Amino acid sequence: MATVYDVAEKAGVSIATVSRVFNNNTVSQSAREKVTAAARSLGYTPNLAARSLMTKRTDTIGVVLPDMHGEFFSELVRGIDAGARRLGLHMLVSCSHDELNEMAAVLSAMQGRVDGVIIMSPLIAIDALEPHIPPPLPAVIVNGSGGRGLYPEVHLDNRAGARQMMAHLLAEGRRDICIVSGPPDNLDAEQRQLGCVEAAGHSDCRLRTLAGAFTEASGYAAGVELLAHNALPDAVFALNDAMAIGCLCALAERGIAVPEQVALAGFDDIPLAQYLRPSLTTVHVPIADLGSRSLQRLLAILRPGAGAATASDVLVPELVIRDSSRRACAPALR
Amino acid sequence: MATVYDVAEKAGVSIATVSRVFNNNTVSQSAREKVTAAARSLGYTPNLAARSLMTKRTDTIGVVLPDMHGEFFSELVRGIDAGARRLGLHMLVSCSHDELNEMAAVLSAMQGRVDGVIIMSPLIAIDALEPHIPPPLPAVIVNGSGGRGLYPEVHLDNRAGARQMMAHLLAEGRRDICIVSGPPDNLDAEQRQLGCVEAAGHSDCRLRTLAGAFTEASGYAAGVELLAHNALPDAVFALNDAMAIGCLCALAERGIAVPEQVALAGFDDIPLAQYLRPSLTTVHVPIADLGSRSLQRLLAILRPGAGAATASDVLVPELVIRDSSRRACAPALR
DNA sequence: AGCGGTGATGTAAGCGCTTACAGTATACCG
DNA sequence: CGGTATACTGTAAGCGCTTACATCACCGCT
Repeated sequence: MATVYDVAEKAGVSIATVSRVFNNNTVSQSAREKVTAAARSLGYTPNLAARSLMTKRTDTIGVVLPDMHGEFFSELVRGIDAGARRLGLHMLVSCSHDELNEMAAVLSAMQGRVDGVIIMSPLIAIDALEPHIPPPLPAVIVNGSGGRGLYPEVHLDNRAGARQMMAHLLAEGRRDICIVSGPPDNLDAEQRQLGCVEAAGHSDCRLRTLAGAFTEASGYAAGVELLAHNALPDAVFALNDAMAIGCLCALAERGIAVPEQVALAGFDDIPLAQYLRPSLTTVHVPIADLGSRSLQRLLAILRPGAGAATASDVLVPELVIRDSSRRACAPALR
Repeated sequence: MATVYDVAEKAGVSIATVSRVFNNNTVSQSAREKVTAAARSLGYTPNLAARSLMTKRTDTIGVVLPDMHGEFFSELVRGIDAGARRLGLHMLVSCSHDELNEMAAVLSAMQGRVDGVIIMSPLIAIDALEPHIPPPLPAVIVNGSGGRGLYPEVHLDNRAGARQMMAHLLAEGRRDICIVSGPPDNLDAEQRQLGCVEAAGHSDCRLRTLAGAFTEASGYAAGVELLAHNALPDAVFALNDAMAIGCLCALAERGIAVPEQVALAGFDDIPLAQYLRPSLTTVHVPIADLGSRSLQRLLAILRPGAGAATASDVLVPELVIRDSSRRACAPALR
């Protein structure tokens, strides 16, 4: 591989000039041309390790995810990637499997490879995590809880979303509502559940809960259980779409009409939701926004001053009413 | 940040010994302990840029994807990540938006940041791409076509999958089959279509094609068109699951019974497929395997000798028969 | 006692780059 | 024409690390 020395020699200038050309510093037009030509003919590319040794920057940001399963994470990464591209940043991605040790390992391995990290960890409480974030590493936390303000956080307002959905179901006259919950200790799940309880508290409805795990299979199981006990509620609110789909499947198999006999609602608004039969009422989560927003926050740390300060760190999801929860309306052909 | 010098001083040894401790070279037990203790107390972490400047390695591999949309890519990345973790490798991810210039930009930017790349590019023909891969960069190509053998390739046998599905539909007695195709120039789409045509050629069935784009919306549109012309086929084979779902939605809205009136089949076997009503017959694509297999190939280049040579680079998908294509059987309760 | 072998350690030379500093050439001023 | 601001350019130091080579202590052997 060619180095600055080779290029400098071929162009008849000093290595400093070569370096300046590649760093957009003041160089005469003629020198710039000579260097560019020499570099091209030698196939020269600056050695990034050497550069980063001098500059202390890597132009790379790390993304630590609990897992890579499902559309949620790909959307999040997409949101981050889109922003990163524009800024000339790269993206180092790792999964921690929601395991504290792995998380710590991933973070320490990222140390020195990235200028900062975006951490998503719905399962591990932040205060358990914080000691494992290498101190010099700028970090932003997405949808975590329990932080002590050491790191900026970006949140999705799960509670508000759940409250909206409950309000909708109640407005439709549903009074016996069954929630299919998320995995234990999962922050999103907890917050959504909390929102439900809050909303129910202000009303005269009956609320029960069935255990779920954010997977289609657990939603299916919940649906089966519902039917086994022969105590069909007015409405089922699965705390994410995957479970809603599983549940819908179980109900359909037993010939239960949705929404006529039971209303069904999900949370997330995955792209498929509108193509189910009946189309699924859900809460739209702006996932990619969550990603780009956290990138913005991180950038505000990395390049102080340069960034337009972010207004808010809480993204509010939006209720999307579709057929699965509508009270006895004509089966619209959309 | 502490350096080898700080650690060496504190431990009362030379920098070489410190370095050796962190590279698992021969060091006396006592020295190792002193160094480890000193490093811990100083919070020392080796500077990776400096290390990589010496070793010419980054312990990072690049992954270039056309886009991040949908479960396909997250699964692929998951497969790669899983393998990479075990080997102590990191993963730099970028999207090219299926655009040749972006692809070239991404690849040249990865130069020096990674030890090798895995490129997935169903839209861009490899021979157009090859000139843009920096020569010193080891690369493996996933599901591309038209390569001249310069780079190892890992393929999914789309044709075989499509043939299997056609054989199944024919065996079920379907004779008027409509294919919903993929986006133009998409390699996977082309191969699947080719498989269909091959299979149909050996039979007496009628085959027609409707344009699709691998999205739910395009599948829905195809379903609508099918009904508009009042010429319902025996079976619809959507070349991916997303379109099958869209199509199912359109059919259901118009009250067409699946599989009684029309059989429906997809391709990919996304996790949801089994939770649709009716559950979707499809072709199972081992996406994560595709990822880990390509990582294996890359590794065979990066660490010659160390790798168990890969048997084959062609992964064969597997037919998964579910309710949406079964001829008049009892509606099983699974 | 002397010798070669062995294993642990230190010394020092870079890896390829950026950048402070100094130097040179040119322009512009009074 | 001296002085000084301006615009480039070159020299050289050093970023933090790995590693070839030299050194040294120590062992068992003849």
